[in-house]
Amino acid sequence: MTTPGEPATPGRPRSERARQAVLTAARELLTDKGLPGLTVDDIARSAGVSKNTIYRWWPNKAAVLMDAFAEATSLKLEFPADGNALTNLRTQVRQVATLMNAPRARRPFVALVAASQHDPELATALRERFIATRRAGAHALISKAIEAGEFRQRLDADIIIDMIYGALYYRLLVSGAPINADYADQLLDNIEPALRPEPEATRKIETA
Amino acid sequence: MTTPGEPATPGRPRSERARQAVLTAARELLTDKGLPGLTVDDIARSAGVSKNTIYRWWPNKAAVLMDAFAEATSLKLEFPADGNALTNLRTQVRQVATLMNAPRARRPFVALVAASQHDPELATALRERFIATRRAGAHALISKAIEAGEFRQRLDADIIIDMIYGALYYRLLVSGAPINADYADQLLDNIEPALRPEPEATRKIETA
Amino acid sequence: MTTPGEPATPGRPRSERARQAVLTAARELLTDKGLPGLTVDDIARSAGVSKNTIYRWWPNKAAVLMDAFAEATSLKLEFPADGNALTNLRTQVRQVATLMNAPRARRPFVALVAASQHDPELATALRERFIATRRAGAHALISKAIEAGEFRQRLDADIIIDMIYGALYYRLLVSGAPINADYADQLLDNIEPALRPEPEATRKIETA
Amino acid sequence: MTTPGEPATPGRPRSERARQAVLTAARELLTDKGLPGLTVDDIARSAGVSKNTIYRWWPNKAAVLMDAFAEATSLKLEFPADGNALTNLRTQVRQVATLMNAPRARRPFVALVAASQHDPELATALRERFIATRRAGAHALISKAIEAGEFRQRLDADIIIDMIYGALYYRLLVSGAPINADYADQLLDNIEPALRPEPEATRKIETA
DNA sequence: TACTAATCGAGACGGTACGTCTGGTCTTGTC
DNA sequence: GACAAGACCAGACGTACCGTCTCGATTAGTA
Repeated sequence: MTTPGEPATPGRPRSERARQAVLTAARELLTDKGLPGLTVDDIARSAGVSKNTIYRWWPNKAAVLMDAFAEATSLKLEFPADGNALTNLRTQVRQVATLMNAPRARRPFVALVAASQHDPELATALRERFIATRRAGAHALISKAIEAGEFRQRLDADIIIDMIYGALYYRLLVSGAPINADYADQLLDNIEPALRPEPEATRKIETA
Repeated sequence: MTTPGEPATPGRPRSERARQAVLTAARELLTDKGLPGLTVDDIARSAGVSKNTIYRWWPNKAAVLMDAFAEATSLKLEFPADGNALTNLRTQVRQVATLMNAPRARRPFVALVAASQHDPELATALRERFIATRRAGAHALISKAIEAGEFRQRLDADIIIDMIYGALYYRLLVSGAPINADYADQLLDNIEPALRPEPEATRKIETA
Repeated sequence: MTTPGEPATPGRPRSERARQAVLTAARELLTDKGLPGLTVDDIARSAGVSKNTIYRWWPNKAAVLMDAFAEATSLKLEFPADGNALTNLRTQVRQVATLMNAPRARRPFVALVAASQHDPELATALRERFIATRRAGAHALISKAIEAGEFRQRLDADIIIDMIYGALYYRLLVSGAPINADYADQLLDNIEPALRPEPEATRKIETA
Repeated sequence: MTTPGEPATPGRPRSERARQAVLTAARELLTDKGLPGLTVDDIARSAGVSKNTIYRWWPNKAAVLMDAFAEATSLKLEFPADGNALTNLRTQVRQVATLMNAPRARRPFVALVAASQHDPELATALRERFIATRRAGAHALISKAIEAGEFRQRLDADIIIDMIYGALYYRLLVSGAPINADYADQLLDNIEPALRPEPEATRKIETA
C-alpha cells in the first residue's frame, strides 16, 4: 500500500540506494579530481550504477553535482539573533566564510560556479538553492538594523551584501586566498564605520 | 644582419601573421559562442591556420584565449590623479566596471575566470597579467590616501579592494547583474563613510 | 530465453547493421580509391557509423578491410573432381586466376597483401583465411595425382604450387599484367611436361 | 673552373655528402624499422640534413628509398655462361634467391614492392631498374637454350620465368618462407622435366 | 499465481573535440 | 645557388566523453 495522495504508480519504484550511491560517488570524485576529469562514466562505475540510471533522473552532469552538493551542505546555517545587528552580521559572515573554506565544500562549490558560467540552468539553480538563501538572511538582518536605527539610514542593503559576500567570492574564485573567520572579522572591521549611524553632530552639519 | 643582442636563431621565424590571425579568430569566436562550443579546429579554420601551428605555440585552448584577451585589453586604463582620493578611486572603479561590462570583454573574461578554476597555470597568468595590475593601481591610491590623512588610518587597503572589486566580480560571476558606472557609484556611496577619516572629536579622544 | 550454450552476455548486443554497413562501405571505398586515400573517417561517414564503433571492433584500418574482403569472397570456389588430375588442376588455376582479376577483388586483395608487409597480424590472417584454403585445394589434388600415378612420383606438390600460384602473384603484385584463363592455360601448358609421369622406357631404366 | 662540357652552373654545387648521408640513413632506418614508422623527418635528422634538401632532390619518400636500395644492390649479379643451359639457369636463380634473402636487401625490397602497389611511378621505376634486368638475363639464357635445342621447342620463356621468379616473390611477399640456394634447387629440380627437350620416341608418338 | 509496468545493470551506439603525427612546402640566415 | 633549421598548411590518426539506445533481468503492485 502506498501513501494516499500519491497516485499509486505501477512498476518498480526508484531505487533510493542508486540515488544515494550516485550522489556520494559524485561528491567524492568531485572533491578528489575537480569537475574536469570527472566523467559520468566515472560516477556510474564508482557508484555501481548504470549510466542510464543517472540520465533517467538527472538531465546532465552538472545537475548531478548540484544535487550532490545540496546534500553535502543541507545542514542549515543557523544565524542566532541574540545580540546587536553588528554582532549578528559578524556571526553570519563568519559562518559563511567557514563553510566556504571547508574542504568538502570549497572544491565542489567552485566547480559549480565555474560550470554555471556556461550553463544558465545551473546558474539559476545555484542562485536559487544556495546563494539566495544566504543573501536573504543577510538582507533581513541589515534591513531590520537600518529600520531600527542600528545601521545608517542611507545604507543600501544589497550593495553592502554585494561587497561583503563579493569579497568572499573574490577570494574563492579569483585570488584563491584562504577564507576563514579571521578574514570575516577583517571585512567587518573595515566596513563597520560605513554601517554605523552617523553621529548627531556630523549629521547636523551635513544636513545644514 | 640582425640586431645585436638578439641571438639570431636559425630557421624560419615565427609567423606574426599566423599569430595575429589566431588571436583575432579566438577573440571573435569567444565573443560569439563562449568558451565551450569553441573548438580549436574552429579557431584554426577561422584563422586560416593549421591546428599544428596553434599547438606549437600554445599548450591548450585556454592559453590561446588568455593571449587573445591580453591583446584586446592591452589599452592601459589611465587613472588620473587630479582630484582628491575619493574622486580618483571613484574614477578608477567606474572605469573597471565599464570595462568589465563591455561586450567584447565580459564574455571572454568570464570564460577565462571560469576556466582558471581547473587550470592553475591559467589562474596564475590571469592574476598576474590582469588582476594584479588593477589591484596595484587601487592599492597605491588608497595607501597614499591613508598616509595623507585623506582616508581613515586604520583602513586595510587590501580588504577594501577585496570588497569593492569583489562586488564587481560577484555581479560578473554569480548574480549576472549589470556592472556599470552607476553601480560603481553605489558601491562608493555606501562604503565611503568607512573610508573618510574619523571626525576631529572622535580622533582626539582616540589619540589622547 | 536464449539458446543454451550461448552465455547470454548482458548489455546491448552488437549491431549487425553497423557491422554490415562498415564492411560494405570499406569494400566500396577500397575498390574506388585504394588503401591509401581511404580513411577511417571516410568509412565511418559512408557507413553512417561513428568512428568509435569502428575502433571498438577492429584494431585498425587493415583489419576492417580484411573482414570486408572476407565477406566479399566468402563464396567458395568449387573445384569439380570429375576428369583427370591435369584437367582438374587447370580448372582450379583458371578459377583462381579469374577471381584474382575480378575488379572487386583485385584492388582490395593487392592492398591487403601490400599492407600485410608491415603488419604481421594481418599477414597471418591473410594467409590463414585466404591463401591457405586455395593452397590446400591444390595440394590435395596434386598429392592424390602423385599417389595415383597420374603425376610424376618425384614431384614436390608445394614447390609446384609455389610456381603456379607464384606466377599469378607475380603478375598481381609486380608486373601488373592481366591474369585470366588464358594465362592459366599458358602456365599449365608450360609446366605440364614436368607433371606427367615419366615415359615407360625411362621409368624402367630407373626402376631397374 | 668547372669541367668543360658541363654548363658552368653558378652557385653552390650539390653536396655529395648530403646525398650519401640521406641514402645511408634511409637504408639503415628502413632495415631497422620497416617502411611505416620511417618518416622523412627521421631520415633528415639521422642524416644531419635538412628536409628541404631531401625534397629538393627526390620527389617523395619512396623515391629516396628507391635510390637507397639501388645503391645497396648496385653490385651486379654476374651470370657465368660456362656450362650448359640448365646449370647456368640454376646458378642465376640461386644468386637471385640468395640476394633476396640477404638481410639488408629483403626488408627494403619488400617495402618497396609494397609501396609500389599504390604508387605507379615507383612501380615503374622498380620494374625498370631491378626486375627488368633480372628478367632480361634469364630470358636471354632460356631463349638461347631453346634455339640451341637444349630446352623444349614449345617453351615460352616468359611463362617459365614468371613461374620460377614468381615462386621467389611468393615466398618473399606472401608466405614469408626463407629463400635460399636450396629452394632455388628445389624449384629447378621440379620444373626441369618441363625444360628438357622431349625424347625422340615420345615426340613421334605424340605427333603421330 | 500470473500479469504488467517501470526500474536496474550492462554496454553498444552516433556525434564530436581532443591533441599528436606525418607529408610536403616555404622562409629565414649562413656558407 | 645550396644548405640547416625549423615554421607552416593540410589532414588522418586513435582516444575520450557525452547523452541516447537497446538488451535481459528485477521488482514491485494488480488481477
